[in-house]
Amino acid sequence: MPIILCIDMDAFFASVEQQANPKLRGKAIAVIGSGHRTVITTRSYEARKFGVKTGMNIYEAKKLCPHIIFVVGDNEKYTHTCAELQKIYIRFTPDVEIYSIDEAFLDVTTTHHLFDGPESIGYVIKKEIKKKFGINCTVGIAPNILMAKLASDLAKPDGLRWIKEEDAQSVLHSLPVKELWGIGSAIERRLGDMGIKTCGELGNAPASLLRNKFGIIGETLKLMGLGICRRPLIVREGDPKSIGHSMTLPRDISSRKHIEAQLLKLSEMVGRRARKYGFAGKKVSLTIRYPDFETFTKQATLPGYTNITHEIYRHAVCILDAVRLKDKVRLLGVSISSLMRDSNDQATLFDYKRKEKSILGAVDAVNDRYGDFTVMWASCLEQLKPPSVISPAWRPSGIRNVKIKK
DNA sequence: TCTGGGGTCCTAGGACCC
DNA sequence: TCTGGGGTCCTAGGACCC
Repeated sequence: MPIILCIDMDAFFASVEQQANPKLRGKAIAVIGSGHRTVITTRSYEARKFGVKTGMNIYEAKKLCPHIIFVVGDNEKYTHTCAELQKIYIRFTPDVEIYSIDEAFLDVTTTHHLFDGPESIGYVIKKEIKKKFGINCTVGIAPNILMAKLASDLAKPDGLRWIKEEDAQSVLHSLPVKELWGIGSAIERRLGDMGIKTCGELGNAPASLLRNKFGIIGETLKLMGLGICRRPLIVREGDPKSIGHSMTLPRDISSRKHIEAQLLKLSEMVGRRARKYGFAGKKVSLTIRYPDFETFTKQATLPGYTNITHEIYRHAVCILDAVRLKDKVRLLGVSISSLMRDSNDQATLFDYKRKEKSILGAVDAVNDRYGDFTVMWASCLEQLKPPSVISPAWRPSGIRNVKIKK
């Protein structure tokens, strides 16, 4: 029987900030992005007592908790800490999945006996993280990642819980289905319509009924209700499927010139990241959000692969041309997908010219050294710089380490 | 005084081809 | 008189995650 540990930092960004600035310790704080249209990314446990939630806008949070302190997130701090955490994990097993910036899975099936058992590993890791970074984490232990994650969710904060196989049924019996990793509000609602509210009921539901309602995931849902999960750890990160950036604008805009300038900026962010990690895409997508939050995405397939800023931009504008905007624009997004590796020996496959590539290389080098948008096209110069992006989806390294310097 | 940004996976319908 | 069937590619949108 496998033994999986789920290590989940408690209020990670907020804890890191409280550690970096002693004045914030013990206080209700929330980590946010920059700009007035930002939302709460993480809030300290002190702030949670007042009902402050992730995703809330700052005005709502302030209303619930008038003394809350907002801290603009600093992704460099978090990615650095995350990379350091990884060094601790691999001392106990080589099979580590860094699932997100604040969460990891460790498969200690074959190594736990070297360290006095899985619980002992959990306690050592907790102690070590507390000592080195001053932050708390919660450890879940179970035979698979679904249950390990559940164990850590149930033990939060600063806890450790081991759900053994024989205990799974009693834990799941009256647990709401929404608690399971992978069941969101839509599936919760649909299950509720069928009279299924708890994991116990889900596990007992006929597979045929679930298959009928949910198609291929029906069987998986039943297994989840039984605490069974066959997803293996993903130890080596695969190639990305898409690369994108989006931005809620400081103000809703309608002028074509402004929209295009933003699209150029986003295309540059996308192209630059793609070039940095050696990918090119065959599809370009444009996302638009109106002030009423209606959001849609349109995509176009290109004749060839590209990671050239101006080609991405040109296709984004092309898609825009086909849209009749019904209102001002609140958010714009550009992404590329259907990616392939852009290695030098494949260069002939790409429909761009060597000269253009070398110019972009020079621009990238300057921006890498002096910060994003040091060198930028004239039409962008009058525009605001993008807000500092803050997202728990970052990785400590690799393409998903989205670092946008201010 | 309003609601971020980074992703992945799945489904459904239409076009097109043989 | 009554409209194949399988496969691929493409687009849009929904659901979920941190």
